[in-house]
Amino acid sequence: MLIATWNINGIKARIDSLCAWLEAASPDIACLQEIKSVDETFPRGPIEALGYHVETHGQKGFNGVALLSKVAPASVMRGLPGDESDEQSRYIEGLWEIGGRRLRVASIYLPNGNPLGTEKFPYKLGWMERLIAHAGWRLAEEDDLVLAGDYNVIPMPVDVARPQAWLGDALFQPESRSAFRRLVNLGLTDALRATTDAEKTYTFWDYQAGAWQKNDGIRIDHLLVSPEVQDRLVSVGIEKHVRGWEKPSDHVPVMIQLAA
DNA sequence: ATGGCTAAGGCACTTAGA
Repeated sequence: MLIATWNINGIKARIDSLCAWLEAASPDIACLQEIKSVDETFPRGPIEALGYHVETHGQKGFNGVALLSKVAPASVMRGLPGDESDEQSRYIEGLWEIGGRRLRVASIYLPNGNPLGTEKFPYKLGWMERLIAHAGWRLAEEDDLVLAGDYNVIPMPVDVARPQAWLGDALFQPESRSAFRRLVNLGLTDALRATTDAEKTYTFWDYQAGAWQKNDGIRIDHLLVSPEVQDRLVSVGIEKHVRGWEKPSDHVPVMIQLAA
């Protein structure tokens, strides 16, 4: 079983690339972020034509998440619990019943939090607290659990090409990294770091200043898995070649393979 | 101090991203 996450930075600008990648990589479940589309105008047709079920949680202009899957989910939850006043579309979670197992997969678009000194940074940290609380409840259920998405957190200095350039950025603040660590420490595993300690392993390269050409990247797209899933973890791949395609997203897909 | 590019909304530019 293959489960992937990809911040596609606009579904309408990326629909052809998405379909090409789906055909090539053939994930069983794909989590998308930054679809930048409302549900009504999400281009589901070409995706469904490839045999995928589509669940979206969009909003106008920015944000927005989606779940694509070869098997339809038994149920879907939209929005992260804990704040009824939060209107940003950043969380969608599906439950699949496959081969007698219950598998829950979330597509997460964690707030960026920049610039520091505005309300955006406390919004990010508050959102992370809500995610930690929700993940705790989900872990207690002891189903297979995958929390995948654009976390907008650089976990460690090894996860950034030029750490000094990010010291004043919300993605690399001690508070952001601490909250991410507390989430992992609930009992989750960062799938990539469970399989490699390789350096210069990134998932995002800025459009500007030749960041891609210089491999001046950061690792902010993560798949956090429960113990039940970690036991079946076979491999993790960063689909780096996709960044070299025409009109790329600034993020690339990350995909895990699970046994059986 | 300084975001060099890109997407979306909507038709000139602004907002947002990271």
